[in-house]
Amino acid sequence: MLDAAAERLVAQGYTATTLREIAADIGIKAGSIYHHFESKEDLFIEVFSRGIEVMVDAFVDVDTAMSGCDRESDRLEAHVRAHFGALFEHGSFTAAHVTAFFTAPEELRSAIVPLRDDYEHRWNALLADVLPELDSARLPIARLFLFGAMNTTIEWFDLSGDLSLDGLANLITVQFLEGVHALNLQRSTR
Amino acid sequence: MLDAAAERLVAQGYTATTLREIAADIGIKAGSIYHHFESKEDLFIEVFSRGIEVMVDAFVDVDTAMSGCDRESDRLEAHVRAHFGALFEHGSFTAAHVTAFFTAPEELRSAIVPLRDDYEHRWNALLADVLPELDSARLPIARLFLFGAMNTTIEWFDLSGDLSLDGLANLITVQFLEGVHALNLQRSTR
DNA sequence: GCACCTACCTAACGTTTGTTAGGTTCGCGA
DNA sequence: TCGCGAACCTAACAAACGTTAGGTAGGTGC
Repeated sequence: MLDAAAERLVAQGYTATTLREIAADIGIKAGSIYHHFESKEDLFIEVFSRGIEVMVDAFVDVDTAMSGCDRESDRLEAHVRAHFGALFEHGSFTAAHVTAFFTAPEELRSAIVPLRDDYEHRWNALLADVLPELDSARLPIARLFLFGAMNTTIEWFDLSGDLSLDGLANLITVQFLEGVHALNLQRSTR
Repeated sequence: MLDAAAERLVAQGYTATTLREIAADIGIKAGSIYHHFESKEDLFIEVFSRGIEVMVDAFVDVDTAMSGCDRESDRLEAHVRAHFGALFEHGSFTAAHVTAFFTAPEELRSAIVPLRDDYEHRWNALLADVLPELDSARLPIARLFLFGAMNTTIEWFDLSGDLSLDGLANLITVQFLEGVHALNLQRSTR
């Protein structure tokens, strides 16, 4: 049922997704949803929360698996790959979050924001590790550029195409890393 | 009236934006909208189209203004700046397009896609000029990364903050350009 | 066998939505 | 002065929405 809700969210956004559709998808009636959730808002809070959970879990997994890695660029690439994994390989929760979060009413969003912040802080810490020379004021901006590039891949990336998720992760990591390096070079030689 | 519709689109998405709200914003009644447009879909087709028009106009302006420029990186940065201008400085049409396009019904989207394609082709041609060494298969991907990073700035960039649009455009251009250069280096020395 | 709980259903409620038909007001051109 | 069209209004329509009250089937524990 949460899966069905997430898939509808990806395809249609918050307001256009009706409880009757979700119910029909799993073979029950709309009223029955209220036995499991108090409201539409409640149901989608759960969906969005799981979307972040999937991302955070993937992040933590990489953190422990890569604890002994000394090449920082490999660490970053592994995290990017994990983020893509959450987006494309672990159900529709994360995809739903990324595409539909801003179509949800504000009351719902404010209940989710703390969880989002947690994930963003992890990334800030990671980038501060990988790019110690980067100005701390520029760090969130660099992260937002990276997130923008990564998250919009759901709108165009084709899992069954020539390029794999590994390849995609490598492309964007190298491009991002060297781009930021060049940025520092430009500033310090100015 | 189109302005009001665009602003509502940015704030609420397609389905959550009602004709009664738009009408109230400009001081008329909902039924009166049908004197100007045949349907809700028709109205928003116009809004989305103008969103692309603004972008294309800005692009063309830069193209003519920069025709005598031999530094390719300056040309790219000017185009990036123009894209940000369309997003933040020329009404809400482009912002509405970027944020709400995917929340619109498919019939509406398919009417707009040709216009989108036109804008994307211009960018592909530009990037092929600026980055002649870039693999033509990688070119659309690089463009999509760039678009992703640029377009998601509406979700976080603060016009009244420390960073100006000029500064933002410079940051992302340098980062993108050097990132792609590094990508080619990596591939050719492998 | 009885009580109870979970999971679902039916049937409706009040509200809001896009949309329409018919009427009013106002200004411009002949 | 007359006619006409543009711009707007009122009032309602059918459909769809989230939500609720009350009822039913089946399984579990005692």
